[in-house]
Amino acid sequence: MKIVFMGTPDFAVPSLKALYEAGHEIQAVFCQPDKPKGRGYKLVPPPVKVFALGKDIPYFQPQSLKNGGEEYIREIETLAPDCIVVAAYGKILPKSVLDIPKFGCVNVHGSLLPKYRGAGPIQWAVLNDEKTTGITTMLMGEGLDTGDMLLKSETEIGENETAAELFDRLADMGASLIVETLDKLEKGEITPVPQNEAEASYAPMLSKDLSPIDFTKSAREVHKHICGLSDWPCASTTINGKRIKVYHSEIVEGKSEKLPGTVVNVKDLTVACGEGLVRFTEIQAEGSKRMATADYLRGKPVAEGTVLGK
RNA sequence: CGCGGGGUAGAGCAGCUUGGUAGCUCGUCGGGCUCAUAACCCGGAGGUCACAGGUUCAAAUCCUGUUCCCGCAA
Repeated sequence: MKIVFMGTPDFAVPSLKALYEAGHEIQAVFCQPDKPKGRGYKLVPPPVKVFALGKDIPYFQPQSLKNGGEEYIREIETLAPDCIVVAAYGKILPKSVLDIPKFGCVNVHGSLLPKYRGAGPIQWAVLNDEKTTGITTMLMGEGLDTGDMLLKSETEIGENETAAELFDRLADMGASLIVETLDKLEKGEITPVPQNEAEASYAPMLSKDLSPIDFTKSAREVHKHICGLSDWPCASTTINGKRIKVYHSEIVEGKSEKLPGTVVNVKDLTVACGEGLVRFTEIQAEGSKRMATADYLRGKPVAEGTVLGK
């Protein structure tokens, strides 16, 4: 098939790569403009663009397809793709674009729709302690992730799995599923299924406001909070007033009557929660790199009775 | 040139202000204690102090440049 691919971050790359390697003709790639990121505001090209550059695929980076994007839309009309595949593109497509391809616009979404529509489906599935999640491919409509569903693929969320780890797995699952979806779509073997609006939920993009850990919650909630925010924006707390990020944790058997946030084991940073105990296993101090908690404690031991977050 | 922290033994850190003997916690190797141990005791190996220049009798330490890593902010 002739395909125009729209996507921006790491999540989209495996899908693009899989389509490319499956023999589809990638006519062009659309992604967000390069953005100043990191220290020094260096202009960073999105991962999808990097891939396109490596394969000599033409790429476009419109600010918008709605206002002032008319020339891009004409470009797509000229290419006349059989299908437009969208994976975490980050922009709304106007109806004039949706109507171009004969097989429509197919979106790869990181949840089992209609649950977790929106920009942060993977993280919220972890945050909410879901047992399973998955990938859904769907025909795009004008609403946000509301289109008719094509195929689904389900997977379990590991007890200690972080959003970042799940992200990588789902990106690969999405890659397989989009190839299968296009294959069956072309053969007419898929019947699109409308989403049940009553079961729909929305998963907004995460923000740093969510970072601070609330130790008055249960150990399980704290643990999932840490997993869901790793590795961005990352759960955080403070040790003796200094901020640390927590990348990995695990729930510890037992309980403590101590004030929530109290370190009950200074050898491995086991912390009392509102109910139960949580142990940090990988953290990062300000100005330092990410490391195993045991490594951190060798250089910066924590005193008995220290309360985190104070 | 957005603001800031950092690079010292295999790991994590202190030492730098006020230049002069390379230090701590852990790991590792050997020995001891023990029914036993991730516990405890004794001993050993292991470091061009990121790189390059400069100042000095003498630089991990002071000055300049380079490079890599990280936090904030976007």
